[in-house]
Amino acid sequence: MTTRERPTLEAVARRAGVSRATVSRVVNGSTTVAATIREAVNRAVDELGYVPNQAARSLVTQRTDSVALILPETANRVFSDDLFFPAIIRGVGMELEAADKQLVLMMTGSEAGHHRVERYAVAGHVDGVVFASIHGADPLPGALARRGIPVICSGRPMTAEPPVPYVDVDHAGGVAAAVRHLITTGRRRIATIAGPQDMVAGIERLAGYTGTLRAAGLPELVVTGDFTRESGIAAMRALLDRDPDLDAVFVASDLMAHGALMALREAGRQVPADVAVIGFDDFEISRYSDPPLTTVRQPIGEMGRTLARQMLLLINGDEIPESVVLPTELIVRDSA
Amino acid sequence: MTTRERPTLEAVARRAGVSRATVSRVVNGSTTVAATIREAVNRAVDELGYVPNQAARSLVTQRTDSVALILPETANRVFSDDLFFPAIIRGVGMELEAADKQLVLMMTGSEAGHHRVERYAVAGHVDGVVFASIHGADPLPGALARRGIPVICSGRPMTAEPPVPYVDVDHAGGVAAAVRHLITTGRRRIATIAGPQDMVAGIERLAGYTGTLRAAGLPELVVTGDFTRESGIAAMRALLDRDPDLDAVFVASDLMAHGALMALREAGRQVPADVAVIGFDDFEISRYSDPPLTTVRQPIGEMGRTLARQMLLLINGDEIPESVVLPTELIVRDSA
DNA sequence: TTGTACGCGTTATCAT
DNA sequence: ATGATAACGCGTACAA
Repeated sequence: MTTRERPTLEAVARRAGVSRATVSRVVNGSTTVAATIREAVNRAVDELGYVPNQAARSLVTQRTDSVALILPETANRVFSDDLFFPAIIRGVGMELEAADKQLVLMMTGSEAGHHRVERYAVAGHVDGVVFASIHGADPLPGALARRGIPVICSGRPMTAEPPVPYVDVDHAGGVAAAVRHLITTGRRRIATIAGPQDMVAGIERLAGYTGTLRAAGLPELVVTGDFTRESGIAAMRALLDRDPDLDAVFVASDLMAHGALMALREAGRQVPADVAVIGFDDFEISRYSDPPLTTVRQPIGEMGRTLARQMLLLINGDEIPESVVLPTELIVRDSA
Repeated sequence: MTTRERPTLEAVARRAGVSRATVSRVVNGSTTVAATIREAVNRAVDELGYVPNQAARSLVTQRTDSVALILPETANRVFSDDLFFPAIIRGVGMELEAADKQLVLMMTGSEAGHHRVERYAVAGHVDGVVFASIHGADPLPGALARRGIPVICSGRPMTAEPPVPYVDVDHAGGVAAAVRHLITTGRRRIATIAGPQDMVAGIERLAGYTGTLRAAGLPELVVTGDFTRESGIAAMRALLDRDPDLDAVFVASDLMAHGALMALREAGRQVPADVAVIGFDDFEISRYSDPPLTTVRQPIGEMGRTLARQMLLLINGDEIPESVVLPTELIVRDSA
C-alpha cells in the first residue's frame, strides 16, 4: 500500500541530465535524438520505472488508445452458453491487440448502464465505441456518433439518424440458400423458428425464410424464440403442435436448433428422415450434435476482426463505407 | 462523424455568465452555490451538452472512478460454460455500480496481455485492480501493489511479497465437511477429482480431502482435472480404472462433478447406490442434474461483492484486513 | 458566495 | 539535435 510517488517526465529528465522535451521524444520513439542521449534516457526510465501518465498524455493528444466494446446485455446473457459474444470479443480483441489498443469491455443490460456508457465515452475515456449487438431502436450509437465519437455496430442498426456504419453478415442470402436446399430435397411443409424480432438478425433471417417460401408458393409456419436452447425446445414443441406433419424446419440459430433436435427426438421424430433441420451460426458443437447439424455459417470471428479494423480506420480519421457485409455459407451435414 | 468541438468548462461559464470555478462547483455538486446561479449553470450545461473531460479531471484529482477486473484467462475459458467468472463479474459489477464506479473488464490469457495490463494500470487508467483468479505465482498483483496501486485478489495469492490482500472462501472447511459426510454415511474407498494444482482453489480443496482422509486412516486416490466438464469425464474414467471398487468421489468443482456423473452412468454405476458423488460450487444447474448433486456451496456472488467493497475501501485510503474468508456450506441432495 | 490564479504531467511549437 | 515554453481542461487554495 506504499502510495509511492510516481516518477514524472521531469524526474527522468533530471536523472538523465536532459530536458523534459528530450525525454518525451525518446519515450515516443522520435528518431531525431542522439544515440548516446537516447541510451541515457532509457536507462533513467528503467531505473525509475517511469510510465507516462495516461491522463496527462490524453489531455494533450486527445487520444486514449483504448476502445470500448459494448455488450447491450446483462452478464447473465453474455456469459450464457451462447458462443456469439465470446467469438466477437475474441475477434475484436485480437485485432485491437495487434494495433496496440486496449479493449474495454462494458455490459449494459440496464437503462442506467446505458447512461453510464454514454457519459464514459463522451468524457473521452475511449477513442471509439464498438457495439456487439443492438436491440430494437437503441438510440445510444446515434447519440455517440452525434457527439463526434467514432462508432461502429455489429449488425445494421434499426435507427437511421445519423447513419452509423456497421458490419453485418448476409442473413437473407444464407437463409435463402438453406430454404432452397430444403425445397430442392423435396420438403414441402417447411416451418421456421425465428429469432427475436427486436433484433435485425432475427428480422432478416425471418424475412429470408418468408421471401423464399413465397417465391416457391409454399405455406409458411412461424414460431419465435430468443436464440436460447430452451426457447428452441419450446418453439419446436409449438410447431409440432400446430402442424404435426411438417417435414422441415429452418431454425434461426444453432443453439435453438439443438433445442429443436431435442424436442423432435422427444416427439419421436427422426432427423432428417421425418423432419429436416437447418440451423444458423455453425458453432463448433454443431459438428458433434446428433445428427451433425446442417447450418448456415456466419463468420463471427471475422466479423469481430472487421469491426475492429473499421474502428481503427475511423479513429485514424479515414473514411469508411457505411456497411460491410460478410458472406454466409450453407454447410450441409446430416440433419438436412 | 462530425468531429464537433466538445464544450469546455470555459464555454459553459461564458454562457452562464459566471466563472469557470463556479461551473466546476455546480458540476461537482458543491453546496456553496446560490440556487439561481446553480440553475443558470445547469441550463447552460444541458444546452451545450457539457460532459467533463475525464483526462483533465483525472490529471488534477488523480482519480479515474473506474476499476479494472482482471481475468487471467483467455476469452475461451472466461466464456465457457463455467459459471464462476460470470458470477464474480456480476457481484463486482453490482457493487461498483452502486458506488458509481465504472468496471473495466480485461482478459489476459497471454503473456503480452499481462504486460499490457500492467502498463494500463500503472499509467493511471484505473484507480485499482481486482484479480478474479490467480494462476501459479503470478507476479502481476505484487508488481502493481509495489507501484502503490490498490490491488485485491480473489483467492489467496501464492506469492507473498508484498502481501496482497485477498478474499477467499473456506475451501478446506467445506471439503472436510463433504468428506466427513461421506465417511459418516459409510463410504470407505473415497477418491477425489482434484482441481488444477497451479491454483490455490485446486490445492486447498485437495489438501482438505487429503487431511480428512488421513485423519480417518482411509486410503487416498487422486486424479487431477482442470475444472471443466470434459476433464471430469476423463478423470472419473481414470479413477474407475484404478479402483473399480471405489464407493465415493469428492469432485473439486460442480462442472467436473457433472462430468463424473456422466462417466459413472456410462460405466453402469448407480449414484449414489454404488458411488456417492459430492461437488464443489453449488451452481444453479446442480439442482437439476440426475441425480441432484450434493455439493459444497461457495458464495461466489458474495465474493465478487466483497472484492469490490474491499477495493472501494482501499481506494478510499482505508486500512483493510489482509484477508476475508467467506464460509462454505455442505448442501446435501441426492448424489451423496 | 464568487472569482483569480496556480498546478496536474504531457506533447508540440518554436527558437537555438 | 536539443531546450524553453505554451497549451490541454479541470479542481481548488486563496483572496475578495
